[in-house]
Amino acid sequence: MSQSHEQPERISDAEHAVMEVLWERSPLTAAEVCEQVCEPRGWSLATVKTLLSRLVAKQALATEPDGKRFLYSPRVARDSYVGSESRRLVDRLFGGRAAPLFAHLAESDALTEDDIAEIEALLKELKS
Amino acid sequence: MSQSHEQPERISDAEHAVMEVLWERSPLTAAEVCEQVCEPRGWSLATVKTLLSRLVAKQALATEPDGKRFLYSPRVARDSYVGSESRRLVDRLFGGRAAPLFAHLAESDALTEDDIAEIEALLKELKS
DNA sequence: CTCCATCGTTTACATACGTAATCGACTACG
DNA sequence: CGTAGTCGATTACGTATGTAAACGATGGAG
Repeated sequence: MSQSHEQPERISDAEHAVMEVLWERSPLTAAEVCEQVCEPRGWSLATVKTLLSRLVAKQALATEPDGKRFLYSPRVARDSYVGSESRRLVDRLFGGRAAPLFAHLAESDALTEDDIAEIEALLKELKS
Repeated sequence: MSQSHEQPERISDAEHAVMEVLWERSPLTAAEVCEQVCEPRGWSLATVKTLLSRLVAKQALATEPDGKRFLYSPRVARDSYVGSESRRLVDRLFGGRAAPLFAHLAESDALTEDDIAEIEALLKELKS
């Protein structure tokens, strides 16, 4: 066979917060990431460092040395992460069908006017 | 003040599989639940027992004595679980907006012809 | 009445996750 | 040159989760 596919390891909730920062802007140092998340989540720099390490271990982040420290950047695209998470949910909860999800969101008023308009536009796209 | 809201405790992946069985049909005994999930997930009865206990602790299941054993039934509706999980995902990944989720599903071919038709119908409903 | 099958409960143990302190290396300042 | 600050790495520790064996009560078969 060959290089074993390494299907992307699962990213946890806390780790996800760190990824978001780096998807927004990268590469960044640990300290810079902390500047973005420590305040809102009430984390210490140490926590961010741990999460960064774990994400590197999970192959979700790449490091590039910059003098004495590292610069971190995403190695998986946000799109692909978001895609797989969405699919995971749709599979688990709706048997892989997207329509029931939509029905749910609609019923629970999770759809704004704008959402509806946008979705309509998307549908029109799809049919063309 | 009062009864503290007890916002529903988080149900794990394995636990969710058990819930699905009971949402499908209930009340059931532990053995009956096992009949439904042990084979496909490769679990032993012991595992199911543990999961059932944890779900009872989490207030997700109710028990009713039946002779020497218990009958288990869901105490939270599937709809409400599905709703909160969906919202969780939309919040985490799409800033609470549902439209981008659709864009994603659409792009990744996660939408079948049928899905599209159904969603169109739902949209029509919403606008009336 | 005795014993076995079966319950639910308790205990177990490895891995993951959240959160962080500590440590050894190195660099920049004095 | 020594020292204080900073870096990534290592270690820590509590809770959650996946998975299950062991235990004690008990009810039904003989």
